[in-house]
Amino acid sequence: MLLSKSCVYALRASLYLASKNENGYIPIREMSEKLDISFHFLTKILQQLTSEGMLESYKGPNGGVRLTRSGEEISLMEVVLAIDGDYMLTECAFGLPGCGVMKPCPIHEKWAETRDNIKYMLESTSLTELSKKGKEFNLRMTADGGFNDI
Amino acid sequence: MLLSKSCVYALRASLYLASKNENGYIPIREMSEKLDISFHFLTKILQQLTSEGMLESYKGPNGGVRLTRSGEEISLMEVVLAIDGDYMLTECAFGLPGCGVMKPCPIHEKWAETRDNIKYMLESTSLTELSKKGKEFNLRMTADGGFNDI
DNA sequence: ATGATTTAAGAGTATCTTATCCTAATATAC
DNA sequence: GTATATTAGGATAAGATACTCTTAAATCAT
Ligand code: FES
Ligand code: FES
Repeated sequence: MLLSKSCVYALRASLYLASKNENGYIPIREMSEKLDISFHFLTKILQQLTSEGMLESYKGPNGGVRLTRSGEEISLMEVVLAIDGDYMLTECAFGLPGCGVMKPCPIHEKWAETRDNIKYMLESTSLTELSKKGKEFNLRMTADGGFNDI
Repeated sequence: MLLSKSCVYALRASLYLASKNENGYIPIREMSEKLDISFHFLTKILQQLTSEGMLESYKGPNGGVRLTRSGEEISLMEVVLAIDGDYMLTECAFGLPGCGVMKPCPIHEKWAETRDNIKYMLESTSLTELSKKGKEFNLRMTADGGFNDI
């Protein structure tokens, strides 16, 4: 799989936050229920995003998490880097050490091109862009629910 | 990671076989040593390729495995499908069920494009193409060894 | 102050992937 | 036939990823 499951959960949750253009904090419990993701697991993942500075959190009643910047400024890449790291973008497709530094492997040229393509897609897509599209076409965020159910 | 480790081992081994344009069987032990892959693990992986019909095997002295068709006709995609299945090419990037069948998720459009790109790269690259390039430029197949060491 | 709500943090469990080991089964060479 | 080389296949272990549970800390409402 391209992205880890944790990373996908992080993306869906970030998208959820970006779609709420309120300024308040959103409880993780609410997100976990709407997005159908285990509450405790999601909590851990969002803690990572918080410690990376992408989210800020607040405890107690009316607490929760929110984006530190506008969803317009946050790319999917930022979320992926925070959770999965840059592994996908720097490692050799053959698993050999030092891609781009040492002598390339036979698949390097082709892989570098494909990788750039993936990279560009993640970098050029913002949370707001997906959120807008989701709202407009009522795209689904869960196994069966549409965007406007959340 | 895009491809599983098993799949990467399978690709490297297939490439090794394609680079030997002899008609005889190549022992797995030889491959495992040259490519620096655990013998027993590699054996299991190649058994899968054999049962998929991509390789044929022969037991006993002078036994081993060989490609059933010319390396020219075998694409990287074929190896990937045999080991990792079509998961990467059919599943939703958000992990939701029924990508392409049910209502799309917000990232579907972008992901489908990226996925097509990956697919095209794997389909349009043959074992022989990489093998030729590997020989010509002495590209590396192991952590430190060049193609012409194998 | 007390109790309710919510995130933080860490330990514990399950499941999947990767790797190792051992025993068969098959083929060759002598 | 006996010894040797080699793949086939199952059982098990180690490691990583995914998930669960419990307790602590912060904040608010009364
Ligand atoms: S060295 Fe293998 S992909 Fe770059
Ligand atoms: S439905 Fe999510 S990528 Fe196709």
